[in-house]
Amino acid sequence: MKKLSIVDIANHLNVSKTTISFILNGRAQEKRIGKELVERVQKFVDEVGYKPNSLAKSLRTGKSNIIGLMVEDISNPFFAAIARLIEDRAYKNGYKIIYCSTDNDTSKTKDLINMFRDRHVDGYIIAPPEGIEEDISSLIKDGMPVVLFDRHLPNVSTDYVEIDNLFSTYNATMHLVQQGYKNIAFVTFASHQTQMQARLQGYKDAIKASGLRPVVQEIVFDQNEELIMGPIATFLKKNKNLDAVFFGTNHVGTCGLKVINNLGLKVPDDLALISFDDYDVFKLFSPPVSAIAQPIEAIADSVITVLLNKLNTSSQHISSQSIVLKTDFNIRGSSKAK
Amino acid sequence: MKKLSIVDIANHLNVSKTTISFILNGRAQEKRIGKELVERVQKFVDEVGYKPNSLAKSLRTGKSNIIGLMVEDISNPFFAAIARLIEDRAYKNGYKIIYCSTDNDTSKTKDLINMFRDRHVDGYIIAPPEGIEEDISSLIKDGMPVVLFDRHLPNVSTDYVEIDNLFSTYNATMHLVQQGYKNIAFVTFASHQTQMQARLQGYKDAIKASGLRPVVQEIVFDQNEELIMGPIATFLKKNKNLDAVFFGTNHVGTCGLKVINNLGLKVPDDLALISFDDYDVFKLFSPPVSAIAQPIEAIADSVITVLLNKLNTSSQHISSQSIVLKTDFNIRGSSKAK
DNA sequence: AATGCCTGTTAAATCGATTTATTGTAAAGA
DNA sequence: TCTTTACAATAAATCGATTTAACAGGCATT
Repeated sequence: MKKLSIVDIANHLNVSKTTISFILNGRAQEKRIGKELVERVQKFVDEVGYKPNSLAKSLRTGKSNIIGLMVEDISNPFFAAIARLIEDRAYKNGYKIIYCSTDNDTSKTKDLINMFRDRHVDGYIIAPPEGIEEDISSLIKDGMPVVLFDRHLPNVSTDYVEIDNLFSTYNATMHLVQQGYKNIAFVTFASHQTQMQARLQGYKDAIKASGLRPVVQEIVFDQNEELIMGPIATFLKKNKNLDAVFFGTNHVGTCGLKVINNLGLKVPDDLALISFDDYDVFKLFSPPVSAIAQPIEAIADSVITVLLNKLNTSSQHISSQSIVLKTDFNIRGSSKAK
Repeated sequence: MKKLSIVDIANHLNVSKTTISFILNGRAQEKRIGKELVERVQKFVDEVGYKPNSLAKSLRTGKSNIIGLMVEDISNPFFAAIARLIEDRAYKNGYKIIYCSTDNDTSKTKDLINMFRDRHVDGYIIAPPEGIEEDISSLIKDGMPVVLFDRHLPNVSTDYVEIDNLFSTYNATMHLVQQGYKNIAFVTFASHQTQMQARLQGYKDAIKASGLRPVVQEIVFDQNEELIMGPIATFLKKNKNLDAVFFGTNHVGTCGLKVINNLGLKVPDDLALISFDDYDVFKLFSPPVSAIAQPIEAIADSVITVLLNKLNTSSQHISSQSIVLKTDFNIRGSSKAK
């Protein structure tokens, strides 16, 4: 029993496929097709469970009902959670998701964009790596709906959804200062991406405002955790005078905790801690680690809302929309007063 | 500048589109098309960067170069990691991935299978929920390559990749017994899935072989963590005589740790712990939690290898293949001798 | 009676590729 | 000279839908 096509239906009912198509697409009234015929077709279609071939449909209409989602790394819990929520929201609105991980690799990302384009995805949700400005611009120029998230591209005017990175780190750093910490380091991945720069700036601003000395350590990202932990360990060993460390991402934070465990440092007596992104590991560490929690649901909701908006309006008028969301600062034992 | 189609190319070069198609699909020699013409076409195609519309291609050929991947929940670190690796391997072999989360929801899964089918995916990788036997069988009957993983369906003969669940829990339980623990509980999600049943059985076998009394607590899964932690807390409070707990999945394990933290229990003095699945949270807990680590890379590799095999051979002969992989038992402080 | 206007339906074009069947030539063989 | 054969390339059918343009019949208008 192979799949039926619209022609099979048409033949079986002795009606033209045009009529079937009109009825199935809810244009029966508009096309004034007889009630009795509509019912007859409807009934038969239900009976045999006919579903139009969406490839053919996409080919003809140019729409695919698919959204392309590009995250940095789907195995990172932050992106996994976001992807999950976006997937849900998308399904509820009749869209499917094709996703992939960019690894922050520009050329891989270019390939992926081409693939999405080739597959006629209706819209793009992207956490963009550096150096991808041109490709994004060209997407937009060709009228494709694009929403960036987690970060944006300063020279490209697109819709994007972000959190208030600068204020988040500023605020959390100030908390450390108020608790009496004086030698506060910021450990993060080396990156020019907007969210990382903003986080760093928030830290620097707070340190400056407090008349302290900034200590920044940038780590080169690597798949291999050892190569992240190594530099962190070296850094901590060299700077014995530190009394607090602020980790700029959940990944650095997790690796940092492992290092601290290995070195046998006491938290917060030897070293106070704060990490960006909240996450089971931080809650369950002893003492639990203070962390900046991103409003994951709100991010996913905003992203989808903005994208659906663009998909549903011809959107010639709206130029671009940026949404900046607040974070929650969860204060825990790791940053208790000195 | 809209996209070029094969007709545009053909017109521009004054050649028929058939010829273009033959050349682009590497059938120039077979079709004895003149060298000089082949070069001319090749050059022009490269120049304008023409890429065939893959929708049209799929419509005609029935192939899509897309693999459908259905995990239980992409935000679960185990599935996220697997998905990530599968994605990588698939890309390297020219396949893209469409993924989605089943939530172990049978009717959602049915919908998703239909959607994949409708999109003409070339192959399926599925962590199947219960009750989906018929749909999987019908996929297979229609000649679709299907590989299950993490669990299998007893009454359906498919290829699948699993770990040795029974031995893993048996072995780890025995470890607890050898360390002198006498009242060992097994806390897990209520489920009839093969992997969960096998894990439970491994525990029971070990307990029986040691002449101890099994204590099993099944938790009903819920998205809301509170509703998982609640029953665990109740259970632990009721069974004060327990000296060790074995958590059947990473999710139960994480929730269990939170409960233990909340109750202020000392590990391993009040309670020894082991969890299925290894994971940062377990490594960083104090004391670090002993855990059964699944060989994630090997699983992903096996899944992809089996699937590619099925995709590349007409595979009339091979009936089905099942791969069972070994786990690693990482012993840590949480299960030190009594 | 010719014209226009509904009404209900459909034939045919289209989307952009692949694949089958066919054509036209030139050289080789009978 | 006439038929084969090999070679090069193409016209047309096909995949399964949507959409445009057309058509036939009935009624009202002028």
